[in-house]
Amino acid sequence: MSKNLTKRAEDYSKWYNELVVKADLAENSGVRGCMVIKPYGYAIWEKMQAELDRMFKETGHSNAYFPLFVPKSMFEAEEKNAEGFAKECAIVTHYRLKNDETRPGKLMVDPNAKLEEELIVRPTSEAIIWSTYKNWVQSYRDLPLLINQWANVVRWEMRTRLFLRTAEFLWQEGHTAHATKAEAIEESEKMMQVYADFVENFMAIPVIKGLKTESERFAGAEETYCIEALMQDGKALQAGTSHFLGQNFAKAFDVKFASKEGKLEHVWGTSWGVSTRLMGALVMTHSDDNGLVLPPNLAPIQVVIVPIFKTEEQFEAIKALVDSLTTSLKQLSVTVKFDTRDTLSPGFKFNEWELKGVPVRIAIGPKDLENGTFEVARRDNLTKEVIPSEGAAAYISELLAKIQNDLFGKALSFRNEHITEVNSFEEFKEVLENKTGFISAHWDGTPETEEKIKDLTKATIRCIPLDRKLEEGTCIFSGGKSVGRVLFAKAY
RNA sequence: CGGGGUGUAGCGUAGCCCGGUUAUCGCGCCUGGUUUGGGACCAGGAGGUCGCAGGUUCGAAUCCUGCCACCCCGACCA
Repeated sequence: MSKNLTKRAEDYSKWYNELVVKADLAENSGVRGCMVIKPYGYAIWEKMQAELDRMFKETGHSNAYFPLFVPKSMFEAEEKNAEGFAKECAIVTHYRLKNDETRPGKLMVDPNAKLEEELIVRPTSEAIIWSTYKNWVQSYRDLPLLINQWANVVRWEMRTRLFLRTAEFLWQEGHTAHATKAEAIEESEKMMQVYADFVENFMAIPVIKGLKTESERFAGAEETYCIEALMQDGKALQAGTSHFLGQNFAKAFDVKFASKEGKLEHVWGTSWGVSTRLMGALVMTHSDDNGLVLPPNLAPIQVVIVPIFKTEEQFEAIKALVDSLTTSLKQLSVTVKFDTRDTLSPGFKFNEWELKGVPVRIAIGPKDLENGTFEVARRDNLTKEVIPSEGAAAYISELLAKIQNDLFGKALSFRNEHITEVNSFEEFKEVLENKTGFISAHWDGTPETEEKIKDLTKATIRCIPLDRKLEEGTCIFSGGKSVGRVLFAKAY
């Protein structure tokens, strides 16, 4: 196994493969870029889901579920959205197979079972959800409609990348309808904030909140809010988006309501989503050459206990200690794993749990039995210390909080060190090539300049930060007027 | 769809240019024994349509043709 892991996404996929997913499908399937999420990886996703779900409900949202298949006519109703996704849709055209007469034991598509209308496998659910909302909204009293869906979607990307851009992925998509423009904007900003809180506090990944430029905006949206994170290799990753849809979908699907004043008006919409891509962000933000590093809040196992023993008596003595420690830890809501496998050496287990990113490891052996101590090792900075067994549970619980905090701090310093202000295009190219990371620069606000910079450097405008200083400046590329700096980066 | 590369055991690979005994090595797996505070050691063992199909040849993992899949770069991408 590679010990010389660099920080590129392709290399991280080695860890993905070992630990979290298996990306290969059946041979000759022709389906590329799908992933099998293994139990350990799925446990992380479940933790993310639970926390997000709690936050959504706290902000007044309910879960619902809509169909996987979207009739083509429904899909094309919102033209910009349909056009934006048209090139990456999987399409169902038939509903039956039959025996292939020419090849015994093989099946073929039954040409007589052609669907009258093709079904699109949802790449996103705006179309089917808004066509449903039409029947759910009549009066201002039906608003706001605040709904979230946990689902899988399929996007037939020309090129896939494990976790970051898979053909099928799991996500949540919120779809809301409001009586006023202001309320819808407020909702999209609120959900961006929810995402930022979740990613920063729960995943320990610092993000920059901002607005997408017109060319990076979601197809069919009036405004796209985003949170952008920086990976260890200096590339940016869009971690979540929240869209203000204006009345585009309401008009396309004819969703109208009677206002208090008795006027018939189109509703205002938002949609927002985060996906399993966040798990990629997790790996690429915190992991190191020894494997995964999981923040305590997301670790399926927060503490692993490795016993070191030679005799049955020693094991029994250790077990008694561990049982008591485990009970105390569980009372503090710490998840503990006691690794009792007797066919593996302690050294092997140490490495294995490090590979899996368990935040805290406790070793208990004869020395500790004698001295009344535990050896406690931190995954994040690989330090070890010996602590008295008395009061250990409380100590470890605090240590977990500290690790969570330190991980965020470390990622934040890295991110901040990789935001560079530049004032010329020469400088821009130099920083992009050598230092990498975000580049804060003046831009004239035109899609043309953005496009040219992208063509020349592959860097895109990741976002217009919400908290940016408004200051007069000159565009680094065109020399035109600028009202403030935007963030450029090469992105995944 | 363009450019480049790869395909040999569960994983990673040698061999291919220059055809020739039983296809190499490591990890993992199984059995027995000794081990166990940072990936243990010894001995034995199982495991292969050499991506698929066809061709050349006395003989093909190796040469030729076609196909398939995957990876990287591009195009593409909330």
